[in-house]
Amino acid sequence: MDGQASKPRLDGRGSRAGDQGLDAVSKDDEVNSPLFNNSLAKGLDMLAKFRNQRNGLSLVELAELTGMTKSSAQRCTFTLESLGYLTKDPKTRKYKLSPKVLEIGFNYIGNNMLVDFANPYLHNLNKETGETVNLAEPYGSNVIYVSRFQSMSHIVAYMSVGTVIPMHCSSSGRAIMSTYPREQQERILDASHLHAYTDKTVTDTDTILRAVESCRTTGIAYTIEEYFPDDLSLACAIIGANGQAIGAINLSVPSSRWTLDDALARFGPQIKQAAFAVSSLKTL
Amino acid sequence: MDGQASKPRLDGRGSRAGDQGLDAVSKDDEVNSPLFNNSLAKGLDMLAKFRNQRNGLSLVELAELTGMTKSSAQRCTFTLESLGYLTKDPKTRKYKLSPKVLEIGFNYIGNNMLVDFANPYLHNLNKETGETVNLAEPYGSNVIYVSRFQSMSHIVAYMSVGTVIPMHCSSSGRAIMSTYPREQQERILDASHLHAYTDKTVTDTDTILRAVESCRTTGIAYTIEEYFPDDLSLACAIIGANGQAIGAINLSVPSSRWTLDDALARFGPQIKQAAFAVSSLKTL
DNA sequence: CACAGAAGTATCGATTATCGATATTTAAAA
DNA sequence: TTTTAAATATCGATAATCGATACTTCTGTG
Repeated sequence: MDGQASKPRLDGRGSRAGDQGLDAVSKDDEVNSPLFNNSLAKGLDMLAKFRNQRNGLSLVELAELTGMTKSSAQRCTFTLESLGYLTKDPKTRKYKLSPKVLEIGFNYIGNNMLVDFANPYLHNLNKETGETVNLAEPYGSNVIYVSRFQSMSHIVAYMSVGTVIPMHCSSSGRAIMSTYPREQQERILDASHLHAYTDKTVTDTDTILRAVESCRTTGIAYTIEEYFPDDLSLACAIIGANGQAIGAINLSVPSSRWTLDDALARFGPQIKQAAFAVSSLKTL
Repeated sequence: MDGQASKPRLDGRGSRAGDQGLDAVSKDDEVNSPLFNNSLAKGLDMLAKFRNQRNGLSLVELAELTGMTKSSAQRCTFTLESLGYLTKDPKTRKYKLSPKVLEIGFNYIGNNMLVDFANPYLHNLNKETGETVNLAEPYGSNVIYVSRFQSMSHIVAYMSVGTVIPMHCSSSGRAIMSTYPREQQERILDASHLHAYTDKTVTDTDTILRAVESCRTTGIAYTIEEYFPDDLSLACAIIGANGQAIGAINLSVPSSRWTLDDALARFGPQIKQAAFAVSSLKTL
C-alpha cells in the first residue's frame, strides 16, 4: 500500500545526533519496530543529555535538548527523580545527575573480565615505569577507558575511567585499528569527525592510515599532543580470539620531557610484553 | 470513590528490593502517580539487574529477575540493544552491558565540581605519602567512590571509581556520618544491613556510633580490615556550606605493615589538611 | 539421529497507560 | 506591583504498550 515510512514522528526521538559517530548503521527500522519502547528510549536520551552540563538542566531546557514536549519531559524527570537517577535543586529547580547513574555504569566494569585480568599487568607496568597506564576498549569509532593507573609525579590530565576519545587521535585507538582490515579502518575514519583537538591533531585520513599501518609492523602506535597537550602516548593492542583487538594498553608521558624515540626505546618493549600477556586471555 | 490503592500491580516493578538500603523513604505514592513512566522504570531496573552478572543474562533470566512477563522483557532487551546499552552474544543469546552504560554513568563525574576541585589535592596527598587516596560521596546509607589515586607499591584491592560501600564499615562513611546529627546517624545504621564483610567488621550499632562520635573530636575516622582484608583506612570529612559533609577523603595502607597509631601520626595531619582545603569549596 | 523440551522470536487485538494541550500555580524579572 | 516565563497539575483521546500465544530455533538426551 503506502509502503512509505513517512510517519511524521514529531515526538523528538529519531534524530539522535551528537552520538559522536557511533552506530554508523542506520537504526531507523529498529525504532519503528513494534517492539521498540519509546518511553524507555526517551528517558535514556534524557540522561545522556546531561553530558557536560555542570549547572544542571531545567525542565524546558531538557524538553528542548531531547525534542520532547514539555509534558513528556515532565513525566520523564518525574520518573527519573523518583527512581533516584536525577536530583532536583529545590531552589533553582534544575536537574542534575545523581550518583546512582554511576552505579549502572560501574556494573559494566565490575562484570568486565578483561579489566580483571589486565589489572595486575597494568599495575605492574605502572610500578616499573612510574608512568600513567590505561586500558581502553573499542567503542564505535572511539575508545573508552576502562582502567587506569596514574603516575604519581606528573599528571597530564585528570581524566576518569569512562572517558571517551576518538580512535583516530588516540594511541590506543590506532593500535586497535591496526588489527582491523583496511576497509573497517576506513569506515571508522569516515564515521569520525576528524576534529583537530589540538594544533598537532592529525586530521588527514591518509596520514592516519599510514600511522596505523606502521603500527602493524612495529606493534606500537603513538600520538604526540593530538588530544591532550603535553601528552606523548604509546599503545599496544590486546588481541582477542579472532585475531582482532579487544582493547589496548597505553602509557603516557609528558611530551615536554620525552622524545618519541627515547620513549619507544624505554617503554615500548614493556608495553608490548604486558599487552601480549593480557592477549592470552582468549575468552574474547 | 474506592480510595484504596489496592491495585494488584503484578507487573513486577514495585518491590525494588536489593537496593542496598537506599531510599529508606517509601516511594509507593510516586510510582502510582500518573506522571510515573513505568516503561522507563522497567528498562532502568533491567540495566541495574546486571550487577555481578559476569556471564550475562538470558531473556528468561531477565524476565524472572525483573518480574516482567517474557513479552515485556523482550521489548526491553530489544530497545536497550537497539540503543546500544546491551549487546547480545549471537551464540549464547545472553545479554551483557555494553560500554555505552559507562558513558551515562561517568557524565556524573564529568559534571562533578567536587571531583574537579579535589583532584589536585588528592593527587598531592597521593604523591607525598605514596599511598592510595580516594574521594567518596555520601550515597544513601553508603558511600560511592568518585575519584581515586592508587599507590604504586601495594594495592589492596582493584576497585574502580563507582564502587559502593556501606557507610558503617568504611572510614569515609564514618567521617561523613560524624557531621550528621545523631538522629540521622541512627537512621543510616537502621537502614544498613550491618553485614560482616570480614571477621573484623563491627556490626554493633553502639560501637559504630561511638567510633563516629570519636571522629567528631579527632577529625579522623578509621576502619581496620572491616571491608577489605589487609586494609587500614583513615578518612576526613569534606564540609559543605551547611556544615555537613559533602564527601570525604580517605587514605589506605596495608594493615599488615602499619599500626593504627603510626598511621594516624604519619598521615592524619596531611589528610585533614587536604580535606580542609577542599572544604573551602562551599558551592555545596 | 531423532525427539523432547526449553528458550528465543514474531504476531495480534484489547485496553490501559502515555500522550499533548491547557489550566493553574509559583517564581523570577521589570 | 505588574508582567512574563517556567513549573506543576489535570484531563480526555488514542496510540502505544500490554500479555497471550503461535511459531521457530536451539540444546541436550536417549
